[in-house]
Amino acid sequence: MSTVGKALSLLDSLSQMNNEAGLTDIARLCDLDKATARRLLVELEKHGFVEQDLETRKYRIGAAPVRLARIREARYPFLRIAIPFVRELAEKSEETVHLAEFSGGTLSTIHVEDSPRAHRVIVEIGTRLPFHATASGLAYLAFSGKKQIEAALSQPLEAFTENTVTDPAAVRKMIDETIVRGFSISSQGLEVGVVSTGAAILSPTGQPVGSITIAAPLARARPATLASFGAAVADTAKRISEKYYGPERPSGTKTQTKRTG
Amino acid sequence: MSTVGKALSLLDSLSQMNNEAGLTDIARLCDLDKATARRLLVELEKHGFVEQDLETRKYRIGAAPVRLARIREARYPFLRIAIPFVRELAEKSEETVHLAEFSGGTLSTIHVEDSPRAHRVIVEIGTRLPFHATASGLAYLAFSGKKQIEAALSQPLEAFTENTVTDPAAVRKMIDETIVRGFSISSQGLEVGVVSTGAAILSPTGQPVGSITIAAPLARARPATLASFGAAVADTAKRISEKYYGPERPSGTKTQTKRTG
DNA sequence: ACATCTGGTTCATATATTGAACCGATGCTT
DNA sequence: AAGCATCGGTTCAATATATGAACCAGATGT
Repeated sequence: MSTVGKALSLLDSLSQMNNEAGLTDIARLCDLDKATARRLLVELEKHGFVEQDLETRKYRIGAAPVRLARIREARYPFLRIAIPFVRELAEKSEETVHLAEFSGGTLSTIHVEDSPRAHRVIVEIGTRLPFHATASGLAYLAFSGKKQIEAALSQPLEAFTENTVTDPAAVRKMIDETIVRGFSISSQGLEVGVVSTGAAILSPTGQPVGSITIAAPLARARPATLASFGAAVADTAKRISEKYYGPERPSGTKTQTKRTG
Repeated sequence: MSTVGKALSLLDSLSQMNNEAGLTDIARLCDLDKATARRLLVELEKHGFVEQDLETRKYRIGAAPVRLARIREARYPFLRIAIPFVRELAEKSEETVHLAEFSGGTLSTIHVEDSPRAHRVIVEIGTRLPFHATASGLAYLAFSGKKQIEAALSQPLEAFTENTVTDPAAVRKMIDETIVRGFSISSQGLEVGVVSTGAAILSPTGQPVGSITIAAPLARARPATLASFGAAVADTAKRISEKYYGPERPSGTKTQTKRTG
């Protein structure tokens, strides 16, 4: 793997480590030598992508991504457009709703609106959403090309709970059902006691760019409720797409982007 | 320079190129071979840091930084805390106010609130703010260590306008005045017809982490106005710092970060 | 039809990356 | 308090990786 690949993977790992970690931990998690990890960290630090706390000597994500993100959002305001819809859906459903975006081969949460209820599902920003084990992932795959599905299902499917579907054929069936229904369902695929319904947000070319998902405690997930949630996420996903790619941003209407997953 | 350094510099350059550029332009601007630039871009793309438009073949900043930025903001909500103050100052002053953050050796704009007036200063998000030529930069330097000032003034100081102060001794004097006044003034240092007053946002250790600046058209920049703007930015900067590092986030109170400038 | 741009690729050469062993400091255990 | 196990960080010979001039093929403009 190229050095910059390692550096970017390191950054990615760091972002999933309680956002603060020591050199040894980082090296172990990224499967790098301590010396290598350090050189990469120093380099990333020079450019503001990581920061080191001088007291604890731990490393964390730096401020540089904030700048880049602001620049991107200024031109491709995915969050600005989508967040109001996520909020609306959270209010309407009274459950936690989260928004995910595909980038760098994985789907990750980029925004969460919490359920107003006391008993609710907590989703962390930055969480990776495995394709086979989450409603977000299934919805995403359902609208991806065959190649992408193939790629996602050809690697070993981790079991996160006892309910995680790890048989590729069974996952494929869930994807087919998602296509028919227009939304996906994942029951306790990633977390016990959580049922999610998700829908893909599509670009005008039909490529999925992300997903929106309602995550509810199992206790409240009655079939009729799930069906109404499903219809709501599917509708919301469509409205986000229309607003994001709509006439307000004609320049972006036809852009499509390479796949990297 | 290390390969990852080159990749990150490339990313940085790309962020300042109307956010969309072709391979040849990128290679030229980053002073890299076309082949090298391409390999770096491909690698960055794999991880979602850049995207290539399949129609135009141009490259732009990808979605990965958005994810990282969200993670950082969830823990270090600099923008969330600071933006309301920036907005308030923009309303009060009726001028364009921008917020900058130091990272990766440079100070860059991360948020802008426009003046409500028709004749106003436009500041782009992501703009680099040279230390010697901007109120933001001078304010930042004024509260930096001697080493940092030394480093900033030892390299050639570019003249952006006929008014840019490029004599290190003169800049040093401006810095001293800033310390006495509590805020900085830069008259047409970066852009003709623009006068700015800025103040540094300090961490509890006294280290500057960013700056807040009012940018006004020269026509409205009367001495008395500048003085009141100066007092206002200095006050606002202090309030941002207090809120950001205050009792609400005790864990961050004592953190300090290495300098990389 | 020609010239000159693109974006993208190749492969021998040169250069940057690697990692086991090492250091000094800190903290835990006996 | 002595010993042990960490930690973050460094060194340097061995090695894998990055580099770039020359090269396509296609698009655009003259």
